[in-house]
Amino acid sequence: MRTRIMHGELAPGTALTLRGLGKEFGVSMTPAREAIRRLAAEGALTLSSSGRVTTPELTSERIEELAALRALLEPELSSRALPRAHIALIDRLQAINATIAEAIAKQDASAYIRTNLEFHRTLYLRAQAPAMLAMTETVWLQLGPTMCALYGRLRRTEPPHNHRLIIAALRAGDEPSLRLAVRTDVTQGLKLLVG
Amino acid sequence: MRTRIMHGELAPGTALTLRGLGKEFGVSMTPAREAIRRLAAEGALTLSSSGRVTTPELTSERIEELAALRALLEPELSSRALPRAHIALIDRLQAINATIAEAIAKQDASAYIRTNLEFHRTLYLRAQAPAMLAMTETVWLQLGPTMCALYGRLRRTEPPHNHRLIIAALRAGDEPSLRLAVRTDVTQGLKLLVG
DNA sequence: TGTGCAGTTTTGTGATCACATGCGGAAATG
DNA sequence: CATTTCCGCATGTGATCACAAAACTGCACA
Repeated sequence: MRTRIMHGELAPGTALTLRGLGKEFGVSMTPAREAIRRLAAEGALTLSSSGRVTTPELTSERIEELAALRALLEPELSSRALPRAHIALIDRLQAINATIAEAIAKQDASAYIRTNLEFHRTLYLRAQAPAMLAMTETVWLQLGPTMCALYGRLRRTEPPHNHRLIIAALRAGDEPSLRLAVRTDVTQGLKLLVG
Repeated sequence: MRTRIMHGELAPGTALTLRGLGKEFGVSMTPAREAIRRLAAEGALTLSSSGRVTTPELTSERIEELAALRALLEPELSSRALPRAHIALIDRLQAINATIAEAIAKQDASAYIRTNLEFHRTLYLRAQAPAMLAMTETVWLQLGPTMCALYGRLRRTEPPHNHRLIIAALRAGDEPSLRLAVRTDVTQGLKLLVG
């Protein structure tokens, strides 16, 4: 439902109200509350004392920690996906990559983030590791609002170079390069944010 | 509230009912539902189609995946805790270790699991990495019921040898040994379960 | 003009209710 | 005796309400 909202189209620090969200989606307070609390349980929302709920404003240390988690999880996922990556998957990744280039050309931050995550998710789905993927998506969710805010600020122009490295490593079946490419893609993107 | 219940004193496959849980804890359906859904969001409970909720019965692959997650996250946490591990922490870990030995002697599976996790959590708290720790605890939560069931079956007699290795590595400030010890502690324990 | 206080409004929480759905048992039929 | 069907009940879902607490607004006073 509003996992969409969290995927990067909500500025950090935004205050959410149960009744407001309920009215926005045409439902009552109860389902809205439940959705909110689920997202809060995953760390995608911070509920302040007295239950007030906002999108989190992450500190630099928190961003670095989440980046470390991505750098830990995603190379592992890509490794597990590698033996199962056939040609159709690589083609699909390349198509997504083209869409990413479009989003960059249009300076559409939200579309960029969304498509970028789609690239990673498409690859990791092949890993057949649902728990690990779910955990990674939780990290993405937590980073969502700040990524939105920061990518909106800085004007990226470079095409997804790392993604091409990833595809090349997949083609070659080269696991170490793949892990390295994924790792640098993740850390480099987030280093821009915190720097 | 019933995070306690999940920490290893509920057999996998148990069916939970909202009204039952509400009556058990003296509250109405609404908070019970909310708690249930939060736990389900973390993967600690599976809600079947039509919302029926049970504790999950994990497949072997799922257990291996969760074990891989522990093997990925926990060495990292211990590494981060290492520079901050002063003598008081090590003493505390040793005290917890003694409690673990007691639990083993008494064949108290639930106490064993609880104290074992306390050992790890005490160490990882020093890592100052709340998101990573939260993620690790989510994994523990998902493993809770099956760990309960399987540890109840097999009669462990060996004292926590790996924990002593961990403490020794902490004392020596030896990071590679620490990572290895943590990793073997995690994987060995779970290899017993799935084997 | 800044600060403290009080009233009002907004917001979260928990309870209860009405409804839809799915599961279980019982009975009827082959 | 097995299988199928149907009815009833238990259960989850969403809505609404009453209450409490927190925040905001406006005003008065220093």
